[in-house]
Amino acid sequence: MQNNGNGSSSKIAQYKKVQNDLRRGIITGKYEVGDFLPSENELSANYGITRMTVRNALKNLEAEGLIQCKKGKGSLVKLKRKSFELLSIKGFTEIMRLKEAEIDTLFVQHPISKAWDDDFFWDLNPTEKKAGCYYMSRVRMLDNQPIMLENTYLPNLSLIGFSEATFVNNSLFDTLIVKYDIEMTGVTQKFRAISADAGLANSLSVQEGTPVLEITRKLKTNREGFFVYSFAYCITNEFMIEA
Amino acid sequence: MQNNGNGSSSKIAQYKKVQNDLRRGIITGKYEVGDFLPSENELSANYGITRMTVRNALKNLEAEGLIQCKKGKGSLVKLKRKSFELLSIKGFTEIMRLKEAEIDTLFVQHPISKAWDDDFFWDLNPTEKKAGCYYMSRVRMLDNQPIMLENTYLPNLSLIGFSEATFVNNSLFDTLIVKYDIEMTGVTQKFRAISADAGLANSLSVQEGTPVLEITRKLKTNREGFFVYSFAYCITNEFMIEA
DNA sequence: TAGTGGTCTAGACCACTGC
DNA sequence: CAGTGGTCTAGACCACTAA
Repeated sequence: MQNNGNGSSSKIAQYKKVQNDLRRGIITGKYEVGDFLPSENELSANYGITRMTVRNALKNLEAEGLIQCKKGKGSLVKLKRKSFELLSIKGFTEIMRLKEAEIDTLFVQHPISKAWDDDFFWDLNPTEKKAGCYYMSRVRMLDNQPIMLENTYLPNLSLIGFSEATFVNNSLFDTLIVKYDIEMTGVTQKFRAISADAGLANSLSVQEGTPVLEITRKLKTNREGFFVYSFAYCITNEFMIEA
Repeated sequence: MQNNGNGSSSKIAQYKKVQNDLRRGIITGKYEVGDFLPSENELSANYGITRMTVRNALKNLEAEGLIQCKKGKGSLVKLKRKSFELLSIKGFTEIMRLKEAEIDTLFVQHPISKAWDDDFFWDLNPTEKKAGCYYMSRVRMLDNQPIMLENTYLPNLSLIGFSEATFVNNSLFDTLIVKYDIEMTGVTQKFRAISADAGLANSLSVQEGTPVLEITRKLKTNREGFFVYSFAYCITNEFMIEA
């Protein structure tokens, strides 16, 4: 065989097969972060294909963020992380930065099932609208000092037992992916600086009129039409929010 | 010549030249959104290179989001900017949203060459530090009302003629990519809500003490070790900032 | 020096689009 | 049908890395 132009036997492109095999290997831990994948020559020999075809697979994996190809060395396994899954609190000084680990989350309102507010900020599709939502309210504390109030809404769609669920790693996102296979894939976020009104001032233990950072987010998921909505209010006197 | 393995004559890869040419053509309007680029066969004939080499350029442009390759048709110009290339101003109402096009940019300080401030917010690498920087200050206006003050710093590295350069499309990012082949590839951004001090209040025509959204950004580029730094201050009474 | 990824050639057959 | 992009081959030389 001197040429098959793909599609001769298996219908699926050969580079795609290599790509899928390697991706599966990375995610399942066959290749760990910091490892190098087999070299292009090895792969082309193993699969009985040209180096160019192997390279097609590798360049795609690099674009996915799973590996980094290094000239003269090899293809390094990286395993990307999505940056928008959390609002990270950054202190102004190194000392404050070290305190990140001590941030604590406190439920003001455990998840409850309810109807959507009539004046809900985001436009809802009919399916979401009809389903109603789960609502929860949490405060992030640092040294017993509240620094962020976050109100979260999820459509009540196939979230069986959500309100009773124990949070995995004390994290909404970890819970959604582990218990419901719902993964965040993108975000639209809007920012404002506002003055704390009486209610907000009380929740965050600051004076009325203090400038507060408002972050309004709509998170896209791997489930079509399923979005997570979040409204966060942050005191940024001593911290910045990385988003 | 049956093979040159690149680098024989010009030192810059041929696919890179094609890629830069096409990108420049798209951004400057030679190829408009909705147009098709010349076919792979045309390009390979015009440049005197293989179709595989042309394809390398096209796949990269597709990854950049500038084109979409369609089997049986051609390479469609899309010109989708990276979302972090601009801080988008969103009105609270549909009417305000329509006004987006009327946003105007006004230079408070045209690009000047200077040394970095001693207390510059971000850590600078030695190369940046030694090179000094270009600094500029711009105000975004809507209906003659200032809504955002943005101070931008770029390291003075291989930016020949930058301060005299006319901005392409009145855009810093378009200028960098068209004139210097510098493309933004990522961003780290931090947010705060602060009170307007006297200077800021004056620049933005608001009362002292008004809540102002501060956005501090470090933009990564395709040039190793070359970052663009931006400090933006936004009035968010009537608008939100999407970032 | 041997091995790796980066670039490139000069062909080929395929699936898809539009006339 | 001709033209397009998608996939693939079997080579090649290069720059870089590490022993």
